[in-house]
Amino acid sequence: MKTNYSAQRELVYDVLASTVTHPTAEWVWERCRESMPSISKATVYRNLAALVRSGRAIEVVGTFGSSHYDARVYPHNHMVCSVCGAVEDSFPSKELSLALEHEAQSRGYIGYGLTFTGVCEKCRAKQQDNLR
Amino acid sequence: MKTNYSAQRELVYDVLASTVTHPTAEWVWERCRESMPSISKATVYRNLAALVRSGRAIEVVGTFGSSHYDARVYPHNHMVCSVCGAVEDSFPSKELSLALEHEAQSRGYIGYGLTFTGVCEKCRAKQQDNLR
DNA sequence: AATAAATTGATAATAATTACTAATTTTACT
DNA sequence: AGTAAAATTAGTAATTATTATCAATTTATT
Repeated sequence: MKTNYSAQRELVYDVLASTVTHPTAEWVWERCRESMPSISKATVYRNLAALVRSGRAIEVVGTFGSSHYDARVYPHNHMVCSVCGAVEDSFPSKELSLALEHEAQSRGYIGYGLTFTGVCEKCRAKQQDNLR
Repeated sequence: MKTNYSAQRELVYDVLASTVTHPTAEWVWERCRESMPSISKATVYRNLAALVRSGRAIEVVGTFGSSHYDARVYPHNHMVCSVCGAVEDSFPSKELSLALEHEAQSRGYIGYGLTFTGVCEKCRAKQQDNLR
């Protein structure tokens, strides 16, 4: 068999795969510690990097001060809320999908990351509240 | 008059505007020091942030370990070489431009950053060399 | 079971960025 | 021009994110 496995790596993956929040390494570490208090921060960093290398996770492109990860490795985009900084998935229209694919193909690129900025639902609601 | 000016800010802008390399703060600092040896690294960081805030520069979206800046603020994309890490401008086809604009508009987003990965000309040439 | 290879926890080291502060520069207002 | 207020600076300390190191443990390969 050729699977390199460790309980820590699978835990890191499970934590990442079970959230929709595009967390940082720090956040993943906190969650991992709930079920495996002894897990080291370095191990979380190492395994997030390993998951990205092996294609089981991606790093979200953006202008963050720290890396954000995502276990959904099928093609999709992201939206960063300019108010609270939250990262959400953003699923492209067929039209955009095709245009992106075509651009990458025709130029011999390997891949791409597309991140929108906007205001998330939660922050939009709060803005409404403030106007009342 | 309402322009807040400082020689340092203009120098930071000039250095950024006169390169095509999408540099880091560190790189900009080195270049600035050539003509103004006393300029502080903190000042470069502060002014790059100020330029972004005021719309005279943008921060390139990506998965870098440090921020990369660009004084070309009109809509265009980037390509990061997966071999050497160099960042290049990538100008979208009309088709892609429109699809991106439409997606942002129709969803009420504010903006976006699109970064491709690929292999730059220089590294492609080197790969050729290695095959001979 | 024995050995080699990979991974871990703990922590030191490094890199990037921000915070702080007294001094200087710039602006706004006489 | 003169001066007080506001903004900005250089220098450096502090903070944050990430990587490197290494002995100990776990897993894979005979």
